[in-house]
Amino acid sequence: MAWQTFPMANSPTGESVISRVVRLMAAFDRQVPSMSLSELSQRAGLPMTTAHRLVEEMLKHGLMERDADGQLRVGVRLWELAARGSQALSLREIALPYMEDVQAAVHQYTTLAVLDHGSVLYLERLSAPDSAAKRALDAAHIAQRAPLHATSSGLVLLAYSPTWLQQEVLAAPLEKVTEETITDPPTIRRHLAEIRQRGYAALPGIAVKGWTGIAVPVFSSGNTIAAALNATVPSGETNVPFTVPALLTAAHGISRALGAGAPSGPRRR
Amino acid sequence: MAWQTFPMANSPTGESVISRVVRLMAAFDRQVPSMSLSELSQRAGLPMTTAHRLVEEMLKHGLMERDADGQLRVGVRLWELAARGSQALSLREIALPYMEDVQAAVHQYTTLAVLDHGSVLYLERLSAPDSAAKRALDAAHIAQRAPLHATSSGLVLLAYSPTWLQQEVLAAPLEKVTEETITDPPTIRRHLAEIRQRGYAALPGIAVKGWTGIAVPVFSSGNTIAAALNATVPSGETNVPFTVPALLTAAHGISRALGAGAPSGPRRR
DNA sequence: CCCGCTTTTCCGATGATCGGAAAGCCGATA
DNA sequence: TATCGGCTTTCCGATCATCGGAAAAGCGGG
Repeated sequence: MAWQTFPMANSPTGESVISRVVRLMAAFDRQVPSMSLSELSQRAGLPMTTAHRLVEEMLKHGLMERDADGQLRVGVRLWELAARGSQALSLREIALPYMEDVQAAVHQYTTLAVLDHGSVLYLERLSAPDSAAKRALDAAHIAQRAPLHATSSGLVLLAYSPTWLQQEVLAAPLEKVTEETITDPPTIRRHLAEIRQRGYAALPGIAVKGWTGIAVPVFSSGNTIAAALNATVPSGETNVPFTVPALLTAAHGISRALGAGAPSGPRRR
Repeated sequence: MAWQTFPMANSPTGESVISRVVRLMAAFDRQVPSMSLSELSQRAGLPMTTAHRLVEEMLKHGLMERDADGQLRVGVRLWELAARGSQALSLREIALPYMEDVQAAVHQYTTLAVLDHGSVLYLERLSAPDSAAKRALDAAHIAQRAPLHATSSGLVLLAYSPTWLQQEVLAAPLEKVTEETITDPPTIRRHLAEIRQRGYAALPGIAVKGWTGIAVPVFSSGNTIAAALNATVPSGETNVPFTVPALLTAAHGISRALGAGAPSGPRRR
């Protein structure tokens, strides 16, 4: 999780090129997808000259691009490289049709997320047709992260993770995202047990006030947890019992497609 | 397009770290998503020691990962960085609901592609329920590239591109992907004109024998071409006239969502 | 025309990078 | 158990890419 933040400024020397490049790329996000060189150098904490040289090189390889205004953006080539190799993305590709099935049955936000480096990482999201939800649930964007303890997906992922990981997560300070966010480790443990027993999580308001996250586990070969499939519905309505079977069905389909069920998955490659 | 191939082997010195890193990442693809260090060093054309050092550093930043067997893969963190910033990906996100609409109407492979560095790059693909197509059309995978002249999407992208780009593409040698692939520049020019006039492309067998690609343009603000929306149907059937309006409707919706229509798009950011 | 801003070029010093050599490690084979 | 072969990791001296300050070159806007 070390690279999650921009900890130190530029060390005058003693830092690898790779970490500088990562800092440059991490300077971009959904809010600020393009910027000038000087802004980039500031946000990345690199001297102008260094930023200039590295950016120039990255442009040459398509890792960055200039848009019409000459502003810098992350290049498609980078996405191409990342998407071609990543297993998470092939998971997404397999899951997508099943997600559409869910979407067709329950007309709500549907997301697919994995556990990576101690947080929830959203791989895919299908949006509800109605736009009220659109505003409220803007948190769960694709390629966005969220804390494990404050999302239904996170709790499901945690519930089926090895004990050492659970302990590690619960030992760290837990942020209160909303009023309802559960931050008490023993209570969370109880919830995790309940999730494992029931096979799904349904928790009102822990991530977004007024909305209930419902999530179920997706397993891969070896029956290890691979992802969480989630739908988010307005709290208070009685659609939780309606949504859960839809998610379970889809999740089961995805798990089967991933080769779950076999006692220990076949070695890939 | 220089980075498209692995041209030269390792130059004993005089090559930037960035280009080495790109070579390492480019060594992975859909067929070989994970490999050992020694295999990686070979495929990337780097000395073992150098590969070892760089990989170690990349692992630290999450750009690569080790799977259960200790094999190396591309890390999700890389995808996260790429997806957060890339404009192409936000285009994908906007287009997805419309693609689902198309998918619901015509039950065929539906893809979204952009023109990048002289080739077609597929951003998204929704697969047809039937699995016959699945095998035949495995070419148009997500994050995969295809030549501009040998796909319906490519020809649409080319038709609405500036003339200098068309000339550049047509000047290069054009590969014959199938029997039907058109490789004669004047003929292609005629097709491009026809595409512009009709507003869509429908060409049988140029990419995959027995299948007809149908593609329409998607415009962004400033009415410049942003992407191509495509559906692929079995040749010979009479479903082309059925598919075209569905694609046009969806493409129009996406274009509107992207801010097309205004004479010159508002400056972003 | 001038001013403030961003971008680009220049260049000397320096330490990260390079990669050969060799040691470790591990599983397979005898 | 001993030997072998392949893969991985450590070590280390030479060197060259990298670093970043300084200054020049663009680029609007007033």
